[in-house]
Amino acid sequence: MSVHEHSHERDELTRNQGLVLDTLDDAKGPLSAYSILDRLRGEGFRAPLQVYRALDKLMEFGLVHRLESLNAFVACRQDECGAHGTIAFAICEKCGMVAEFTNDEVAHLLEDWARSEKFELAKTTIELRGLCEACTA
Amino acid sequence: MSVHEHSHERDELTRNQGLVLDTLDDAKGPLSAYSILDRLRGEGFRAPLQVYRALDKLMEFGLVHRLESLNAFVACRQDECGAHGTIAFAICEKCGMVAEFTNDEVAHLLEDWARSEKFELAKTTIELRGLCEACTA
DNA sequence: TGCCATACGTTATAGCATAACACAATTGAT
DNA sequence: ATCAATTGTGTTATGCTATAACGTATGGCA
Ligand SMILES: [Zn+2]
Ligand SMILES: [Zn+2]
Ligand SMILES: [Zn+2]
Ligand SMILES: [Zn+2]
Repeated sequence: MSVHEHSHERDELTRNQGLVLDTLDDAKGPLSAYSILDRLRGEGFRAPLQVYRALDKLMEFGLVHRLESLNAFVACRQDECGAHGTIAFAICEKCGMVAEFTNDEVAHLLEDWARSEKFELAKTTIELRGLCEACTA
Repeated sequence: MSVHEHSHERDELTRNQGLVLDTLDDAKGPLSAYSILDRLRGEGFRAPLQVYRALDKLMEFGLVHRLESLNAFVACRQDECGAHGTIAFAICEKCGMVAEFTNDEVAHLLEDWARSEKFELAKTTIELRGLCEACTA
């Protein structure tokens, strides 16, 4: 169990949601929906939809994030994640490590751009690809 | 033909690359690889790889960008796109419009973060989802 | 001419995501 | 307690996205 000071506590989740979240919590890096499925076959999972439906809810609750550039998912590793509208990820292309961080200044600059263009901003995706410190050495 | 003050001129491209770029230039919004394929069947395209290989080169030349959150591709609509390492996109979820823009301040803030974490940054993805001005009215 | 690098064509396969239907469990009135 | 509405579930089938692995063709250049 990792830090989840989110609105939804662990025991408000359904069985499937809990299993999927546990799987992501236990994983060192991001997992695809299908690899989550494979890890949960022992628990009775049979079909991708069981995973996708749980993931949809977990993302809605802010407990899980989707990495667009990877078609994969990670458990949220941050407190107060929801307090900042915009989250960013750094993804190591060698070892798969993912760092989640926020930068309010970046968020504000993008919000300013949106305001100036009258673009009604719903969601912001920021993903940095590269090599983590361990992998550059 | 749109503005392409890039290193690779239109006539340095191979036939397949040219056809794919023309298709993206003509499109109003982003296109998936498969919809590009469908539009080029009349030109003799038969297989996804013909499209993906052309797209890979066009992205390498900076003439085309991939929208990660859409699994789709757009022709670059900016001069001097390559001069700024980091490009951002705003994508209207209703009409599909895509605006490409740069913001050096945002780019620098993210580079600063990477430097402070000793993360060797290779590529930055910034995608804003929401509603364009026309679609909010 | 022979070599190398790049592009191309084709078939097959792998990986990601959702539609549609039926059924069960939960909630929250009346 | 009963009913209706909502939410979660299981299952099958399907569609969309991307690449592997093979062979061939072409063009520049020693
Ligand atoms: Zn988070
Ligand atoms: Zn690494
Ligand atoms: Zn561009
Ligand atoms: Zn719009």
